[in-house]
Parts: sequence; C-alpha cells; structure tokens
Amino acid sequence: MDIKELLHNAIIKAARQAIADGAFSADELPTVILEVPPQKEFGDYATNFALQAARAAKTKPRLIAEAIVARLSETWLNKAEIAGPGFINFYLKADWLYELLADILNKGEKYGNTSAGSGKRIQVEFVSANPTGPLHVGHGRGAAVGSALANLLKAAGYEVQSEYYINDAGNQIDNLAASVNARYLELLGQRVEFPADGYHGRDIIDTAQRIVNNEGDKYLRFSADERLAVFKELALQEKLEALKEDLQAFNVEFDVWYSERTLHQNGAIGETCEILKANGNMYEQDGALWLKSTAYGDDKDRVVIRENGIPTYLAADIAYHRDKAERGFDTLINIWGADHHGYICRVKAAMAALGYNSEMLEVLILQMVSLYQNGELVKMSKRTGQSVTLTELIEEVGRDAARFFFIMRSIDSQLDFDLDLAKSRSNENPVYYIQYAHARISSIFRQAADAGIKADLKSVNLSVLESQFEIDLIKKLGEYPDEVSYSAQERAPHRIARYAHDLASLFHTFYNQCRIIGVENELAAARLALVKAVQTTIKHSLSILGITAPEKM
RNA sequence: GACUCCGUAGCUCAGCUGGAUAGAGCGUUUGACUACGAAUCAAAAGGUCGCAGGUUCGAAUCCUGCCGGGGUCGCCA
Repeated sequence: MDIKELLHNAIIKAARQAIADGAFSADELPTVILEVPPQKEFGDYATNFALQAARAAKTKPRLIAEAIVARLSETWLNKAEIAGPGFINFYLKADWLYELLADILNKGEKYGNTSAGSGKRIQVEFVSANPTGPLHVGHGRGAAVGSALANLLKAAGYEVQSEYYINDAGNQIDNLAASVNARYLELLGQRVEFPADGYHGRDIIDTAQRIVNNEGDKYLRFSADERLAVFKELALQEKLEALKEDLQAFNVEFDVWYSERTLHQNGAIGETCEILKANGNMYEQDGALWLKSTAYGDDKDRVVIRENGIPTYLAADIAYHRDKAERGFDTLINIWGADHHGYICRVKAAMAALGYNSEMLEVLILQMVSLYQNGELVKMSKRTGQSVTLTELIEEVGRDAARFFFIMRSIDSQLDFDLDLAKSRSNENPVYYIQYAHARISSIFRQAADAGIKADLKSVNLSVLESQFEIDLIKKLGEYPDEVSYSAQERAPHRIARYAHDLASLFHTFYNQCRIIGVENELAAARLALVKAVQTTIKHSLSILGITAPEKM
C-alpha cells in the first residue's frame, strides 16, 4: 500500500473516531486531498481536510485538526502538526523514502503505469485532416498532442484505441480530383482554367506529374468525367499514403483508419436518418432534411440531407458517431482545431437525438498554431500552397523537438511557433535538457562499469541517501504515478512534459552536488540505484510524449 | 451580436478539483570545468496574476460585469 493510501486511511479513521468521541459533528466527511506542501518545513505531506470539514461542521478548523491529530498513532508517522488556518502537516519516518525508492526500482520500467483508468475503454480520434494535401503545422500539434494523450491514457490504465477519420467523400475530394486534372492537362500543354476551389499546392503538380510519367497522355482520350473519376482514386490513394508516412515519421500511429466514404456506401447514413425520422428528431423543410438539434441545446437546426439529395458533412458525421458509440467505448475523445469549436454542439445534439448519452463524447479543442518567420506571421493556407508542412518542420527542428514544443503547452493556449528560433538549432530547447539527463545517467553507468563498480540495484542499502539533493529526487520520483493519473484525468499531456523537465532539473542539481564514481562503495551503489530510478522514470515520461530517450547525444 | 479560448516577470508560458511566501524556461547580471558529459550547476535582479465588484476563514484559481487579443457562427468540410 502506498503512503498516500496509508495517510488517507489514517485520517479517515481518526476523523471517525473524533466524531464518535463527540469532538465535532459531521454527516459526511470531505474528500481527503493530500498534497506535497509548498515548503519543506511543512512536512512530507499536508492536507486541508480539517479546513474542508469545518465548513460542514460549522466549527473552527483548528479544533477539528486538533481532534484528528490527537487520534493519530501510526507507527510510520513521525509527527503531525497543525499549521496556518488548520492544515495538518505530516512528517514521516525517514524509512518511507527508501521503501518508496525500492518500490520504484522493483517496478522498473513499469513504474508510472497506474490503474486510474481501471481498464475503461476510451477512443481518441485526432488529426483526421482532409486527404487533399500534406499535413501542415497545425495538424502537427493535433498529431503530437493526440498521440501523447493516447499514450498517457494507456499509462493510466485505460484501454485505448486511436483513430483517424478519413474525409474521403464530399466536395473537397472532387476539388482534389479537379485540381489534379487541371495540372495534368497543363503538363500536357493544354491551357486550362484552374478550378476556383482547387488546391494550389506543389504536391498536386507532383501527383499530376507522376500520372504523366507512369501513364502518359492516355487520360486525354477519356471523357472529362471518366478522367476525374480515375484521378480522384489515384490522388486519394496517394494522399492517404503520404499522410500515413508523414505521421509515422512523426511517431504517430493509428489503430484504425476509418473511411467516411464507407458510411455513404454501406447505407449507414440512410439508416441513421431513418432512426432520426422515426423518433421525431428529423423533419423535411425547403426540400431538405433537417436535424432537430435545437431540441438538444443547439442554436439552430441543421441540414442533414441537402435539397439536391446529397448528404452534408454532418450527415456522415452523425452516422460516424453512431458507429463509434455502438463500438462499446466508455468515452469518445475527439481532438479538434479551434475552428471547429462551433461544431461540438450539433454533434452532441445528434448523439442525444439518437438516444446516446452525449456525455460520453468529449471534444478537446486545440487552439491554433501560428508560424512566425522574420518576426512576421506566416499565413497558412492549403489553397495558396504557402503553408509550411509538418515534414518540413521536422526536417528543420527534429522530430523530438517538434513533438515536445507542440505538447509542452496547454491545449487551451495558442501556440506561437517561431521558425527562426526553431531553425536556429540552438540548445535552448527544453527537450535536450531532459534527454541530456537521461544520456548522462547512461554515461554514469558506462563509467561505473569501466571502474568496476558493481551493484545489485535491488538489494543495496538505500538509507545512506541522506542529502537534501537525494531526498528531493526521491520525493519527486514518488509523485510520478499521481502525475500520470491526474494528467490523464485532465487530458493534459503537457503536464508530463513539465514533470519530466522538473525531474531532469532535480537530477542535474544532484549530479553537480553528489559524486557517484569515487565515493565509498555502499554510497556509490545507493546512488546508482537512485539514478537508475530517475532514468527509467524519465524514459517512461518521454515515451508518453513520444520522444526518444537517448543513451548518448 | 452570440458562443468559445487567452490575458500571470522584459519575452514565451506553467499553476486554476479555492489554501501556507505566485513558479519555470529564455533574456539580463555575477560566479563554478586538474573529478562521473559545462547541452550542466549556483546566485541575483525582475510581479497592481488585464480592470472592477461578489462569494469565502482564505481567490491567480469560483461567480458577474467591463476592457484587450485569437477563433467560429454555410444546404463547405
């Protein structure tokens, strides 16, 4: 049982006893929140339990705190003190830290995996960019954050599935085909007007060029419609392959690639509409079919089947979310860009209209990424083809650094990405700081081996680790599982980036203060054990972030 | 106009399930390599937490209003 659990139980037990003794009264005890105090003088752990209980009990907080403290008699507890308005500060016997460290070493690379998710099934859908061109920097943020969140949830004990929704139906795909067609004709010397909503990217010309290279001018003999149909498939396939490659290169993997088109082809959209018609949530007006989303909190009703009979994007999305809901997940997480924020309400309304609990759908809104170059905003636009692609960004700043920068900030904050700074390849990058701690520890073990220092890390005497630097490190290590659980619960992978940085910082401080090689054997062995625990914890956190943990740099 | 995100150190941002003296990186200033990797460390300076009310024993954190910035409001996706 870990120390927080022990403390938790001890507090509850003492509080119940105090109530039984008539020290104070309470119908219900507040949640026990244990924190590592802001200052070391305040002990190893602290709780505001008495302050919380005072509200319900209508008693002075300090009286409750005194009643609880007087009834604590746990042997592992050195002392408990009342401080400030009524905090209870716990001072533990020194052994607990060594037991904690031994436990970390024992768990090894599994340290940091928790059971907070208790096996609940959760699906994370992210990126889902249109397959009409290369991913740009904004998609990069979604890809990095989404994959890190999936990793984080797994570490916290959820059963996670990641999914990419391929928008391979709709106008944008026709525009893609028309754009390739125009480029194809151009390359073959014909004068054509480029489609108004066409894609101007370089990659479209490349696609057209490949068609010319492989099959020459044979498509000139096709009718325009036939040619477009062929180009649509060719382009789609090519774009999709490119997306998969780019994402893989960014260390982003999807368990499922889900095609929107299948929803159109297998009748899922029609079925879904029938359900909504049958339960009175869909009606006809002006020749179109509407979802009565206002009945579920939306501002206005939404068209699902257009006047021309073609389903809207929403139609497919409703069918898609119905499908996801039917797949048995406890929670569905969608990660969308801030520009899709207004869309949340109607999708949730649709789920409610279909009879699902719309609470199961969590939409995380990722604020936009702005690129800066020469101090000026770089506009990103697929239409003009001026965007900086994710691949270009990775080439310039490196995969690990790019991922870290995308993840390190809260998703609620806009991200200003300074290309010049990123290109400068300077060592101001926090990811190097963390990786360096890991590499340094690897180096220590190489040096220790050379020096003939051998230690069975699971049976060393850890109690010789007495300096403040060592104690601070062990305490920080001890916080990790809680950090994983809380970050997962908050869907906040950026917290892991921060934790890793903090841990690395404490390690670097320790390293500059405490030698490992050259001190007496027992201490050297204990310090090796400590840095081993630091190393596996850093590696665990970096793996959540999808970043490598190098042995050398 | 409606909805939403942001506003905290010179800059970029954490902290927000209400708690003790508001933190980090960069930048600035000053120190530390004859010892495990100086991609490091130590120290200093730097704050009306946008403004004003409210709730509370206690507010950067919760509520209301206002100001400033981003985003979205389509039978596009």
